[in-house]
Amino acid sequence: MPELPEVETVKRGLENVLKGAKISSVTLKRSGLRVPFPPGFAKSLKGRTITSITRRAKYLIFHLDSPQVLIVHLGMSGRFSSYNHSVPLTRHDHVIFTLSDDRVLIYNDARRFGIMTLADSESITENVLFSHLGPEPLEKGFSTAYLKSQLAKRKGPIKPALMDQSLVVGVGNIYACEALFLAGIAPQKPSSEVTDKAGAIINSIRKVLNEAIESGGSSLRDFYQISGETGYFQHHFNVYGRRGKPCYSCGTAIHTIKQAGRTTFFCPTCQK
DNA sequence: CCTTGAACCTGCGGGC
DNA sequence: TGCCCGCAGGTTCAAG
Repeated sequence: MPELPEVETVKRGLENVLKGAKISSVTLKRSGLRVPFPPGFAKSLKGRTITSITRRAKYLIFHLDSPQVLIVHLGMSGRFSSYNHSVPLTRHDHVIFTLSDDRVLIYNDARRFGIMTLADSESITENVLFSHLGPEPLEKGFSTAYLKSQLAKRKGPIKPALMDQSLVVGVGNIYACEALFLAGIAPQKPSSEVTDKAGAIINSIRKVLNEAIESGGSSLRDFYQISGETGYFQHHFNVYGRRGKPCYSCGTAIHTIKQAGRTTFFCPTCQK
């Protein structure tokens, strides 16, 4: 499910529901997701109050009234749902947070590519999950000068480069395709040959991400939308998922190629 | 150093 | 209807 806009949407939904909430118990239905839960995981969270929720890259960070933070990555299929009281569990419900007012937060993840772990809040930037991450795309550190210099030293094509979380975080397969369409750049183009388009690439990335956040954020109402699903499915894409369909701009059929193991969607006429 | 491919795991849709 | 294959929004690790 999640690239930056979906994670941001989930973050906002969770913050509405969970800010100030006290965790009375955590139930684990298995020993881990992509990696095992750390020792004492449930016990460390029990009795803690959630003071705020932030996002770094595609990670959610739950700040607690303790020296540790809860770090969550949704992987491909992770989702949260909240309820006002306990509910019957369903397939792939792996972690159940019961709050002190009897509300329940459930983490469900069919593919279990997600991560849930604890880290010291003091040293979070040195955490192995975060230490290699590049700048946030919506912040000023993602500048034209920075992107230009990064692209200049790369030999591979531009599209996989945009998905590299050490270059810039939060951009996944969908928004890499969409941003390149908007910028009019062919995904196969070598990174080092599009350095003069760095400004346009940045603007395109920011535009597709911001529009997606707005589309998700505008539908934050009840617990279903905490998963970000509604926002995601409401959103319309120019190229992603549209193989063979006519380009909205020129009518040419959208093509696909495989790059670094992922399907790239693009318009061969509009993107040069 | 940089880049690609496979692996992790389950569900779903298309083709036969 | 049912089975098999390919594919899916991510990350990491091994290997070229």
